[in-house]
Amino acid sequence: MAPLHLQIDPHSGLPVYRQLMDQLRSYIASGALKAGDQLPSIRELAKTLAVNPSTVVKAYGELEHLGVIESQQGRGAFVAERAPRWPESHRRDRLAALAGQLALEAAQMGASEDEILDALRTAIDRLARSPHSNPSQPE
Amino acid sequence: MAPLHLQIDPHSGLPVYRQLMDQLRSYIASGALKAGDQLPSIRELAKTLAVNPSTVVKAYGELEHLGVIESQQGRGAFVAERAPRWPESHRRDRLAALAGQLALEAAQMGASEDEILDALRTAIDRLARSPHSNPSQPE
Amino acid sequence: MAPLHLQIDPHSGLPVYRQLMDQLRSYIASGALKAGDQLPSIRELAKTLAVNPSTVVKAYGELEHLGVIESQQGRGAFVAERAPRWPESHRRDRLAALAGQLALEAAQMGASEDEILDALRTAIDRLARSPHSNPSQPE
Amino acid sequence: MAPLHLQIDPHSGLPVYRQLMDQLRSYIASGALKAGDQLPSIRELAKTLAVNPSTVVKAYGELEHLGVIESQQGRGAFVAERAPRWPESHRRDRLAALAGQLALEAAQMGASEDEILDALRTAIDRLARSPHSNPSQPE
DNA sequence: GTGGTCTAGACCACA
DNA sequence: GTGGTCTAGACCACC
Repeated sequence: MAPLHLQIDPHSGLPVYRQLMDQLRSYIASGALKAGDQLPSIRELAKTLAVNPSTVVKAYGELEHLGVIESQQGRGAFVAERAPRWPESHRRDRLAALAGQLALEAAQMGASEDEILDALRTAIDRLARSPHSNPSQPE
Repeated sequence: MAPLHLQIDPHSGLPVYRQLMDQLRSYIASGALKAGDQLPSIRELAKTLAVNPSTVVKAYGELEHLGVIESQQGRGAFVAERAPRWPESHRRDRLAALAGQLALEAAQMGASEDEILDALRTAIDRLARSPHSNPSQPE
Repeated sequence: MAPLHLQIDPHSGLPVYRQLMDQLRSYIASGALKAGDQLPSIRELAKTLAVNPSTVVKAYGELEHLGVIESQQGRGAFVAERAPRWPESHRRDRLAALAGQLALEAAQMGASEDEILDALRTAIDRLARSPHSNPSQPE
Repeated sequence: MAPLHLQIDPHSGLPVYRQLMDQLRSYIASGALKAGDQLPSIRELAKTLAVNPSTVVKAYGELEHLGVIESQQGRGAFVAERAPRWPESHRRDRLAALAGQLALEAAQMGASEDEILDALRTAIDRLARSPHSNPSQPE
């Protein structure tokens, strides 16, 4: 298992458990963590990140609800074998919602369409390569 | 002043004040609300939307903090004369953060790069035409 | 809002948050709690049940994940407007699993088919009438 | 001794020792395993199922506690001669509890009374015929 | 007032 | 060792 360079920023305003979720999902999305891989134990992760174990428990629990990971009593937590199959409609809605949010803020900032699209292409590229960045500040 | 077809959805999970902010910013970004235009009064808006007046106060306050609107004691709130000049660095960061969030979720949903870019183009187009929609559900 | 005669048994072996969930779902299933009804506040419920607020938070959170209730910042928790629509396949699977568990234990106890079916009919009747019982001890 | 087609599913959410217990009880309830029959040794079972031996120890221990099997030092484990006599009251309680759980979940899924009873009849039939299935997923 | 997050601990169940 | 639950507090965000 790779070292998983996770890091949380307590001042970001985003809940810590959310930052954890985002970074782990990012690792999985990029392929750095593959189906069946074991995740760091709750206690270990809590210690290295200097957060409370309950916070990690919450992050893992939410990821399990999303179908991204699976926890097994006494064994550990693992990346789920099959990525959850979102209904096509839900996927389009969610995509449209996030894209709308991006478009709105960008327009408010006076960004051009090209500038926005470039930012997105960059983000997609970065995700495929260096999954341990922390891209989430949608709040 | 345009009729401002605002509407809030208490079930969306997004804070009400945030929905209000997003829609007003959307109107301004699209040009439907222009510099100097007067916004509805807090009491009036609270009544028509059936929300708590303090919620409107918070939304207006945040927008003023962002430099998007200006409140004048006893006269009301107005769209700011000059769109706030975001520092270039902050603008790029914010854009990258939102784009990263979109890219991450899309990747986990199994969406292709083209699919994501299409969603964004659609969102930009829609924003330019019907600014009073409510595209924001990033949570 | 009805008084909601909830009660938890710390010695039942079932997690407290699970007992809470079951009883609330039971109230909702029986119609004693209807769509849109407000649930007791987390703090209030925690006090009357003499459990930690976090435990109630967990119960409410799980119910929200199930789509049974909806929580709104600063307003409270409410019974969801639309009961979640389970996919037909999932519903059959879940029903078969629970029925199998019941059949297995009953067979082991030497219960006759009629005896088992009677128990089930009784349970269905009881559920429709007095929703504040505590039927859950599947562990 | 019959081949005992046991199989455990680490993803089911049910404790492994519980799955083992359920399947063995199922074999006994159906008559495939009769009083006095010898069970597989702990080491052998652990190896074929690829589980931790202590897990099998726990399953056998619980079954012995229930009076379903009997372990004899150095000789192995055997199906108990006399099926344990459950007190009538305990039996009714347990049956009612399981039936209540089934009724509750079914009601919330919108299943009709007939649908629930059909599921139960099917489960009873299936149990009588192919006892080595794994019907238990009450979690 | 409401729910949401987090900490610092404890004990239990499972492999 | 692992994850799961619970307590007794705290502070924040929202209405």
